[in-house]
Amino acid sequence: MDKTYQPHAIENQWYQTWEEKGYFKPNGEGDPYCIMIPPPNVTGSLHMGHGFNNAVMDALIRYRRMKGDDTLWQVGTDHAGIATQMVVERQLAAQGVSRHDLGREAFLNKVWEWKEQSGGTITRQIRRLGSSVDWSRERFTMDEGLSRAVQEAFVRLHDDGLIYRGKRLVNWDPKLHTAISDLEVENHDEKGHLWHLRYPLADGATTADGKNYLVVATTRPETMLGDSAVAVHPEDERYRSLIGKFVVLPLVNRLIPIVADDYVDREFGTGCVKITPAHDFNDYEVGKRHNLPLINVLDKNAAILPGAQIFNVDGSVNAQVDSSLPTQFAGLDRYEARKQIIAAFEDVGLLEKIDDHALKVPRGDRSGVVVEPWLTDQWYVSTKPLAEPAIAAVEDGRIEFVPKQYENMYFSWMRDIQDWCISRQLWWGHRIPAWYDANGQVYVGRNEAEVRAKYNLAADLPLQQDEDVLDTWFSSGLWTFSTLGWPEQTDFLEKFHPTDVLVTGFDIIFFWVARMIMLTMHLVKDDQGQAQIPFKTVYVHGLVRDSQGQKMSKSKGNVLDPLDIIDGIDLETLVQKRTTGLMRPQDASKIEKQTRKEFPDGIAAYGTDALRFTFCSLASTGRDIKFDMGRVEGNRNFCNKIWNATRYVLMQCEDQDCGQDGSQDYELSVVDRWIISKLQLAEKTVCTALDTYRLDLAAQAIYEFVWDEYCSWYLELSKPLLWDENASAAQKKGTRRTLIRVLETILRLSHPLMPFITEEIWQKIKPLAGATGDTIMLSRYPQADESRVDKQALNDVAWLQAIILGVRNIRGEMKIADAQKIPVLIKNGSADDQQRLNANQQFLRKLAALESITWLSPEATAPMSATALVGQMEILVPMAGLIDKEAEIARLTKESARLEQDIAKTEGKLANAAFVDKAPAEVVEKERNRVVENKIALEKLREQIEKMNAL
RNA sequence: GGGCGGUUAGCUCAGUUGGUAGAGCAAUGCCCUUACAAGGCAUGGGUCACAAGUUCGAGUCUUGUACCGCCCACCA
Repeated sequence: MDKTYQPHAIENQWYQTWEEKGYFKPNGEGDPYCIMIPPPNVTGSLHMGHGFNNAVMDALIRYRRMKGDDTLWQVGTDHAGIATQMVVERQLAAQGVSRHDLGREAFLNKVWEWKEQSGGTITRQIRRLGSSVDWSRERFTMDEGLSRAVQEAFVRLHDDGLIYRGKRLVNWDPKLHTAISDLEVENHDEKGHLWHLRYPLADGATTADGKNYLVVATTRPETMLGDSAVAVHPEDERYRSLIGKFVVLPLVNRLIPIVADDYVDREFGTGCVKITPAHDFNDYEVGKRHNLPLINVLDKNAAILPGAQIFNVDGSVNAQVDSSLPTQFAGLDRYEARKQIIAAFEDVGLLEKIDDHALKVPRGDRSGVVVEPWLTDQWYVSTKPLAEPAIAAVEDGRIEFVPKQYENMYFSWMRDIQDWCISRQLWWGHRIPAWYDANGQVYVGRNEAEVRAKYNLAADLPLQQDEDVLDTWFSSGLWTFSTLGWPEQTDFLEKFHPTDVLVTGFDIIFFWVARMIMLTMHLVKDDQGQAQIPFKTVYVHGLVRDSQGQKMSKSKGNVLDPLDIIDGIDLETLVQKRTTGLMRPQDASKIEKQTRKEFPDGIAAYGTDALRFTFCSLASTGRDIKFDMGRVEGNRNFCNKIWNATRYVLMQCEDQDCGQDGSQDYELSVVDRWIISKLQLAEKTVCTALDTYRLDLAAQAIYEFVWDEYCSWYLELSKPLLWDENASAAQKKGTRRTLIRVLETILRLSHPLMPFITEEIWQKIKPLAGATGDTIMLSRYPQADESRVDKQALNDVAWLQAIILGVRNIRGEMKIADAQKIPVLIKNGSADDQQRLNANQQFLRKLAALESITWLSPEATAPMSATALVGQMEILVPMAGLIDKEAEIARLTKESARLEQDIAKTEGKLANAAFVDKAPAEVVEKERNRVVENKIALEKLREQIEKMNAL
């Protein structure tokens, strides 16, 4: 074996073997256990969040597989409508071509081409991460089967009255020219202005304070072209008399009414609000209440009336909306129009003032531009009826969130859910299965033929399919069952649905989790016709952030590719990777500087297992992860530790009798029984942690057991046993057997978190450990056996350790090199101590590097020594030539100060009558013993200090 | 404006039902000891954000405050 662990030498080979042999597939035996991968964007590449997500899922699935469950980890990718279309459009734009130049069909061919070309990146990455997904069942949201499921779901929901087409205000993205759902709008605080505009009163009316105009305050002055009213609060004394009167809309010179509506907040601004029903969600509602005009200019059949939409698809001012509109603004971009409209107000003396104002600006999450409320026909899912059972499923515990607090987030959103706009004016996606006749009558069905039959349409009636596609999340929402073959009643659907756990970040609870629950419960029924849930548990993990706690994003230039941590990357390549393809190329120099500072030597190659173990150990619930490269390095070292422990074990066991034949002629020493006991405890901790989704605790328990107990203590303790010429063959065999079998168990215990190194080593040692089977992947997961916990051995070794630590402390403080063997005297020991000493001398000699151990009778006089205490027993290291008097006094003084402090504290507690009265007897007893023991120890230390001083 | 989470060693984080605070990294000192210098041994370092309360006893439970972060919401 190499002297250090070389992950690259083994990872690819093992993954290939596993995959070829079909180990990832369900084997048809045991209880079904299923996890659905959150499908990544087929044309994207995996980031750290995916790496984390995959590490968690693979740990869970490998754990359950080894426990004997019939596991299915369903893999696949998402077509990611907007994101993918944007990428391809950007590529075309670089060649000066727009999608409209190509036309729909040619454009879609381009996207498919890109999908084919790019799709391998993701799947290659998933393989490199070691994820044990069933590749034979890989799906894509736009493949034939899933498209059929989408169609089926749409038609059924429509026929059930849960999908409808409606004309209403939607969030319009003027850059992407499509509607988006509420969730795709991000509201950010931005600095803006509040413009105070004067609207002259008509018919000579005046305000209470004698002005002949009203002042409206607005953050969006350019929308005034579409104003159809001014609203005041019904009980606002300042304006009460004006309700029902009119103002003249400046620049447009149209009369608009003053209406009363308690939507208006009297305290804010001037208490007068301009109402633009076609361009603001609130105003839309006000407009409906007051029958204010509101007409969509895109609707060719509609009359052009005041209040119509004043913007075009791209947010420029609509020239044709209304012949009364001043023509000088036509065609201007909305922000240019704003400037000119303000200037025009100023020209006519109607601009009262401009205040600075902080406001929430709604931006499209993909395009980043300010979205425009816009009136169009769109398809909607009626969510209220779907939400009800979906809420109940979480309330009654059929679906459980881990950690629990996310249920509140889910409830609060679901209880106030708005209808979901599912149509998108894109080309890449599932085309909506709806057809129109020349009169705009809509027919929904699985295909044109079905539509004609279903609605009794003449064969020659011209029908036109809806141009729009569905929101990507509509198909994602079917993921748990569409991938299993729905709408067919397949065996897989029968067996694996509902799935067991969904592992995901909190950022997509609304986008994905909530919608999956709603859609699944409506569309999928069990044998009794009851609604099926998509999954029993939702394990919600945090976001992976950079070392500064910043969200990772391409534009910040702080993204890390998990593969670069696995394979390593040099600085120049990393800089190049981070600075190419930026949305804002001007950020490049800043990103370069920052990257060079954070990774002056690039990133070392740490291997998959180190990365995965790090993800797991950072996976505590309910908080984000600040990714720390130091942890990866530490865990790479941990892999190396296991590797080298194996080298040692093999040196001891190879070509030796380790009981691999199952023979019983071996003896277990106290340390053998000790490590076996500790192993049971570790197994229990790890299993409990995995069962409760505490991968961090599982990782910690494994780390501590392997490094601190197995390596630091047991391997060292095994040396005096195996190297003892007087030890019997049975004893040596017992130790070799324990060495190799505990190691083999460690590998199985760690496999879900570190699949590669454990398989590699397991294959090397399995014959010696008497293990069988072709792969560790399918071997049995260790299970704690309480009957193998040997209390006596635990106590004996704790005693040993205390002595060794005492001597080492003297050694360390006195700077005695380990190479120098020292004599030790033992005084004041009990009969038990003496017996233990006799039985365990060899261990003490080796681990404390002792030259001799001498048992002193209580009467014997000892030479001047440095002292360590183990209970009543004194461990003495004679000072002659080794130890400096002052240093020893200092050491003893430090120790006694510590004891004094402890005694004072404990005595204070015991002096409190209330404590003695009310605390449980055993707690009081413990404190009493503590004082007694510490006092004896302190007394000894003081005597020792006195003796030193007398020298 | 509501709701949630966080605040523990220089850094990143654990801390189970209240019983004297732990790990990794970093630091310091000594060691190339025959598994491992990606290592060994030892050491230092924390009024658990602040305040009050409950309790014999609070990092842990209650209330409030501060700061940080997130989610939701119609204040033009």
